[in-house]
Amino acid sequence: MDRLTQIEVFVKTAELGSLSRAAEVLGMSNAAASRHLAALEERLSARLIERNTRRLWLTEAGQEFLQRSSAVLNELTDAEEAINARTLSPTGLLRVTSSLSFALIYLAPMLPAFRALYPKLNVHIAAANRYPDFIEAGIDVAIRTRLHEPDTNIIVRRLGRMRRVLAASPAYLERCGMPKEPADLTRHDMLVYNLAADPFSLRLTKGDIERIVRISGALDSNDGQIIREAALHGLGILIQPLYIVQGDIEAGTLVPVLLDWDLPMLTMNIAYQNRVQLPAKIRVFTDFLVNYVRKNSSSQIWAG
Amino acid sequence: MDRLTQIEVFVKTAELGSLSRAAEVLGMSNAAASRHLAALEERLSARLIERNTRRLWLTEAGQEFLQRSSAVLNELTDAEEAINARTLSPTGLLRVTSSLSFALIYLAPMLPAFRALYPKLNVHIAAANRYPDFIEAGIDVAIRTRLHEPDTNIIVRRLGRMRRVLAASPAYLERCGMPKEPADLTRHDMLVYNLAADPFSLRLTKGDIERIVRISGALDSNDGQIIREAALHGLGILIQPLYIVQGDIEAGTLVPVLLDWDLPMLTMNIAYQNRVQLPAKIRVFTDFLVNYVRKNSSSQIWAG
DNA sequence: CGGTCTTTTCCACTAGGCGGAAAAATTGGA
DNA sequence: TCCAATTTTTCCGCCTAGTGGAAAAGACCG
Repeated sequence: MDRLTQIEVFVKTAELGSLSRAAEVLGMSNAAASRHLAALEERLSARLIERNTRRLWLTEAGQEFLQRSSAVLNELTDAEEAINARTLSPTGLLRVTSSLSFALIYLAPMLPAFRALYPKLNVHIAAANRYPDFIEAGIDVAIRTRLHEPDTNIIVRRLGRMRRVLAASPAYLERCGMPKEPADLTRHDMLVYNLAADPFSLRLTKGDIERIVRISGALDSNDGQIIREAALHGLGILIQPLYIVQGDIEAGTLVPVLLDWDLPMLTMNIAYQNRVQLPAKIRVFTDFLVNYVRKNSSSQIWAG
Repeated sequence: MDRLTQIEVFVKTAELGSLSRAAEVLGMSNAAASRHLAALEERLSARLIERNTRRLWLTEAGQEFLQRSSAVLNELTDAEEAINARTLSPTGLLRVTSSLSFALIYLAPMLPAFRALYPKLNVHIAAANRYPDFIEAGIDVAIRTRLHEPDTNIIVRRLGRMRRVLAASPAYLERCGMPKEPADLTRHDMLVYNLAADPFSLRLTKGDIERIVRISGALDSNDGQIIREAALHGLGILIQPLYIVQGDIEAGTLVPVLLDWDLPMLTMNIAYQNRVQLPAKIRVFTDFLVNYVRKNSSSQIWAG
């Protein structure tokens, strides 16, 4: 027997002045209602409602318990509804990690619209370059180009594939010449993102032709913005996702090279912990991000 | 499944950091505890505790619900314990009705000691001469000389049998003479308590001799104190329970007559409503009164 | 890599709760 | 005063929900 049901029967009977009507409202038989009330009175060792077949009235103990237990029922209902509402309209804090570049170019511009939809949900973005220990770092969502190592507890969801580009400053190209073939890259200062898979081996294709070039890094870093800054200062030729440098290219401060050759795509993924009930905040954020990227993607930057 | 048990499992698990330990403390199997927690999470559509086989931690929803539901559990426990305590240490108001005489001579002197034992219980005494409608008048206990008419809802408990006495003022006796035989009473002014059974027919006995005398009432009333005041003013001979006039007799302001003749005893009863669980206040009051009368009874006034 | 420990799930069993109906009781109207 | 109507309580047979034990699954440490 559910103790809360016992109290509900008592409260409803006191309100309606009839066990039968309470039973009806609560969707149970008269017999069940009678038993629930009797069980409550036995548990409290007190008669809460004096009653005969014609009328009923609260005892003094019943009046006191009605006041206190009504309050308790209301508070519990509020608490349960509040928790339930969180599932439907998420609140609290969502901790996201991505590269600085992705944060600057995609997350930051996206957040105003996201926050307008979910004003009670705060988003904290940690710029980082490696997958975190989700639990230890308290991270809810990670956005990375690499795949997370196979893990039953982490779900990886593909965001999209991004094109990459080779580019250098005009000053560098004037000083060091424009590379005409992939093989020319071996004689150039290359700016390398060292967290990429096999970062010092470049594979370029043109139609059916494939060239694999081993490069040496005049500079390598785990941060795309550092790579970009180095390129802007004429330190060499960078290879990076187009989305990071498109603004520079449009501004003329970086010049793309070997444009007729294709570089391997970069797959961008969202990763989050596998949970029995995915918190609403993770669900709404990942759905929003996927939609945002889909809507704001040009075929220049994103492919399939 | 008891919903309160579900919450108790959740709260205890959060406190102890282990489902197994919560199960142990709450006296249930690990399987049962696991099911209770899962049922609560399903009911709220929210994960309250993230957990694996090594550790567990509260979600944000879980932290909020822990705070609120702990408070609710505490309040409910307080409420239930308060009601339970009432049964053991009664509080509130007890409504008693008795004759004015009985109230003045027995109840009022008794109350200080009773209240010392039960300081939280207030006693309200209504002087009245007839049995009330218990429910309508909100009366808990009635003390009366007459038997309540047979009623499954009213319990009648005997308090004791009281002696009665005939008495008049010295002035009246000097003026009208001292009655020597029961038959003499027909020529005297009698002061009659008209709520007695067959008040105008007196039955007196001396050993094996019985005399039945029909009297006429110079005055009759439903209040013993009025009868007593009339006697003190020389209006006639009264017949009343000895306890009412013993003080006057000892003071010499009333003189007993026909003392060698016995009058029928008066049975004093306590009546209260029959309830499935007798409220503690009725139980403690009636027990106290019975004991008080037993301890303060002289064989002059009370008999077996 | 295996052992230890915890959580979850499965399974067989049974205790408890159900609704319907009968019993008991109360009140009002004829 | 009696009977009908209505409510509360109790009984009974049925059924399912909840149980504990054990196995399965998983996590972490030595």
